[in-house]
Amino acid sequence: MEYIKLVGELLREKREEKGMLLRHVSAKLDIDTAILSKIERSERKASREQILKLAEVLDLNKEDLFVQYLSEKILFEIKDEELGAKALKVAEQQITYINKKKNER
Amino acid sequence: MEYIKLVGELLREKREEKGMLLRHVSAKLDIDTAILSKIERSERKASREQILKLAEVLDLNKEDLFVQYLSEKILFEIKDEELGAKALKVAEQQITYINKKKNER
DNA sequence: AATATATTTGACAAATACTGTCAAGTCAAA
DNA sequence: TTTGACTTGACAGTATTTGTCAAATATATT
Repeated sequence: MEYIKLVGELLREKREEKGMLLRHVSAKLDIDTAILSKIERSERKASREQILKLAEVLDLNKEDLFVQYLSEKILFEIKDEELGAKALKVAEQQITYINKKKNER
Repeated sequence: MEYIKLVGELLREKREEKGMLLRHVSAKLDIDTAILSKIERSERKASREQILKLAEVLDLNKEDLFVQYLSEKILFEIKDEELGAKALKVAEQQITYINKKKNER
């Protein structure tokens, strides 16, 4: 299993690659640099809107970034749980079932 | 894929099966009947502690109930998201990776 | 039908978590 | 040693959660 970067790491890498400063990017999101700094270091979670805006500003693939963002939210939910992996499997079965039902309609 | 009951449904079924009233069970949890009523109808989420206590009081398999409870929490997190199923798959890959690393230590 | 009991509902309060600002602090480069 | 970029933590405002209570509704029994 390969290592997958945290959203924050992706954001920082891409920002630096583009030679942008925290202040440049945070201005586009209309937030303080402090918050962006924390997001990049995974000290805070971005909001849905912030992630989508960040993808735009930094030319990151919106879908990929958002999927990784959602995944981290899920993992956060179960991070302290012994039974997290089991719960994930069950959730996947159930979402499959739910989506199947959606298609039937 | 078989239909899997909601935690609330399980709780209500088992409570009724045992001939207990909301008041009997809610007393054991030290909460108002109103809250238990809402939990059983999935209008509110139980806390981790409440779920574990409910398993005890109602003689439900603690692990099964808790896994189902966690699963619902996960699904709630992504319920409005187009990309939820994708995110779940990624989360599963990542938790596998994380747990593998844990075992290496 | 009238009463009694069980459950549901929604308004409210208190506690907790979230989101952002600001100013002071650290760190590295010039 | 000054400058600029980033980090840190205290703080305020807001939103969400968690529970209580009393009134409304539903279900049972007489």
